[in-house]
Amino acid sequence: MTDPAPIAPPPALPALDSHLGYWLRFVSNQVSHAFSLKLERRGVTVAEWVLLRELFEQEAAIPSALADRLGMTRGAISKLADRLAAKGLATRTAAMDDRRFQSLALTPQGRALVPELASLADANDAEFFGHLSAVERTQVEAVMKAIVRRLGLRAVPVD
Amino acid sequence: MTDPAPIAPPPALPALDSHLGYWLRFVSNQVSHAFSLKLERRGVTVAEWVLLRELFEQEAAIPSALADRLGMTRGAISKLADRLAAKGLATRTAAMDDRRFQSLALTPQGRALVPELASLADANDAEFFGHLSAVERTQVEAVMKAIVRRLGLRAVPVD
DNA sequence: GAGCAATAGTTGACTAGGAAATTTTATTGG
DNA sequence: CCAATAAAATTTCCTAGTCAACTATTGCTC
Repeated sequence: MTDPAPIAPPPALPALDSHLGYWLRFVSNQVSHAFSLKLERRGVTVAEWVLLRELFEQEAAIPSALADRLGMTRGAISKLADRLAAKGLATRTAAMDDRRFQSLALTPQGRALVPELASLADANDAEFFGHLSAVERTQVEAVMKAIVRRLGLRAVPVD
Repeated sequence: MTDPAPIAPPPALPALDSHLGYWLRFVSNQVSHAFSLKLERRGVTVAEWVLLRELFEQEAAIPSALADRLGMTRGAISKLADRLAAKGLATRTAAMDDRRFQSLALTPQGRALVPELASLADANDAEFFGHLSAVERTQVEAVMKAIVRRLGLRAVPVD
C-alpha cells in the first residue's frame, strides 16, 4: 500500500526543549535581560558592569589581562575602556616602566557606583532564584560548577 | 585610634559567583558558543538555526509571528530571512489573499539541512550535559521550567 | 648597537541585532 | 467611494562586539 496521506508529515526531530541547554539559555537570557534593564536606568551596560566589578576588586588592571579574564578581545576592552572613561567611571594611565602597558582604574565615581550596581545584581538574582529552596539552589549550582570543572572552562561570562 | 593601614581595603562585595545567575550564564554561554562553532562549519549561525528549526516544524510561517515567538524584532527576522534566502535555505512568498503578509518556507535544501543541524545540537547538549545522572538532569530541568512558569516567561531563546 | 621579533593597545571594516521611521497593503468610518 | 487608520515588512541609523591590520614600545640576537 502507498501512503494514504498526500503530504508526508515532517519527520519527527528531537524536541528543542528536550535539551538541557535550551532551558539554561532560556532562563539565562531572561536573567541577563532583566538585569540589563536594571542597569540601563543607571546608564550602564552589562559588559560595563562586569568590567567595573573587576576593577573594583583589582584596584587597577591591565587591559589585555582583562580581555583574557573576561573572554573578550583586546579591541573590545579598548572600546569598553573608552566608554567608561567617557562616563567618568574609569581612567587609563600608561605604566611608567613599560609604556606598552596601560593601567585601568576606577575613578571615585566609578568606585562609588559599583556597590549600587551590585545591589541591583543581588536583587535580580533574588527575583529569579530567590524562591528556590536551599536544596534546589545548591544542587543547580553544584551541577553548573561540576560542568565548568569537568570541561576546564574559564573566563567570566560577559554577554 | 585611626586605621593603621594607609590604604583602606575595598569593602567586600557579594561575590559574583555567589549568584546562581552567574553560573547559569557561564555555562549557557559556553554551551551556546560551542554550538555556534559547530554550526559555523555548516555555514549557519545560531539564530539561523533557530529559525530553520521553527520553519521545519511549521511548514510555512509568517515573519511577524516568528518575531513574536522567537523574541526578536520584525526587523531582525527580515534580515535573517534575507540571509537564509541568500543561502538558498528558505524562500519568501507573498500571501495571495492579503499581500501585506509573507510566507516563509524552507527550500528542499533547507529542509534537508535541519536534521543534520539537529544532530549537532544533540551532540552539543550531550557534550555538556551527557555525563549528568538522570536525577541531576531532571532536577535542573525541573527548576528551570519552574522558573519559566512562575515568571510567565515566553519566547524561544535565540541569542 | 642595529635590526628583528614579540607584545600592548588602537583602529577600521564587518556582522548581528534593536528602535524607529518609512512603505505597502488592507480595512473601516463618514 | 474615499480618507483615515492600522498592520506587515523593510529600511535606516545606532550600538557593541569580532577580526585583522596597524602603531608603538620593548626585548633579544648577532
